Amino acid sequence: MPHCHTIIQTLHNLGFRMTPQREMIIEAIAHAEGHITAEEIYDLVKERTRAVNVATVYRTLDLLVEKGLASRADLWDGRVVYATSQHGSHIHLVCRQCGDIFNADHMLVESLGDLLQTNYGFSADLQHFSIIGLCAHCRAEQEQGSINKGG
Amino acid sequence: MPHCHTIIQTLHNLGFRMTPQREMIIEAIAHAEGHITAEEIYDLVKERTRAVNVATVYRTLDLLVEKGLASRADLWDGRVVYATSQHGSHIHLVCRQCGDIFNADHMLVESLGDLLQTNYGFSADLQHFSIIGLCAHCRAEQEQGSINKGG
DNA sequence: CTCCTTGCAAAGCCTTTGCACGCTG
DNA sequence: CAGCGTGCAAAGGCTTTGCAAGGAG
Repeated sequence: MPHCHTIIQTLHNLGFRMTPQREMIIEAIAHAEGHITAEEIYDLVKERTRAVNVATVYRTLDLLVEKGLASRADLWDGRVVYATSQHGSHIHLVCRQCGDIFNADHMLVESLGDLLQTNYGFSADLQHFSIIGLCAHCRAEQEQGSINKGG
Repeated sequence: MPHCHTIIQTLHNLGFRMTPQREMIIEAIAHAEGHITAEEIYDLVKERTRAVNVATVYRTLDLLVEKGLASRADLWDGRVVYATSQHGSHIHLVCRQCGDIFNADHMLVESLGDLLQTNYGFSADLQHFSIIGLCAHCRAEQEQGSINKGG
């Protein structure tokens, strides 16, 4: 995946030094399917080397977010996830049952943004935000369960 | 406001004991305009009596949420706010500049819910959730500032 | 009288910070 | 060589927990 190279290059061009730690952290987040926690990144990097520290992960993530190369989203339960900006604007649909995260696409983001702007004059940051609920799968399971109980 | 009595009554009917602490905590959250932090509740109750502890506030809030009498929402910045269920479904619009919280009304909640259900089969819990962005006021200020800078 | 609730303080979780050393450029 | 970036460990904020005493029913 060449995407991480773009990020590394960009940081470099901004005058930041490129260390093995930063490279590996960037690769970890860039390779993630879209959202990943700080701890997951730390674990991924630790698999490759011992020369990394949680503090460095947090510092690098802060840097990426600050430079707009990644974004962070606070899930409803206190979890915080990161994603590279390549993934574009999307909304996290977080299932309260299985904990899975689904992405709602750009169209929805835009229509919601327009609605808020028109009705409330509110300029929403919808890059990465999350809605809690029940995914189709868990919803079906739950109904299945109540049918079994009921009958 | 008789609303708090309903909550107190409901808890009582569920077999929970009614203590002065619980009453005052419930009154505090019920009298809030819609969203209030655990700390704010604690402060409000402390104004009325010394006989209260943060732990009790947290325990009571957990109880209320568990019984569906109140709901909690995690704001984008780690803040957690509570509201009684009387306030109905609404969306918190949180301004990242001034930190203020605005409520978007029911109509918006429903249309968003329908959209997610139709397109993703996702049953969203939209009772109390939050969107970060810039309120009209801060947006105007920001533009004002850039105009002054620019000219 | 029973045992649910409380207060207290300590622990817990995740994240941030200060400092000296090491490495990038 | 200059100074940014790192590891380490301790601190930090908010929330939860264990335990004994107290109060509701």
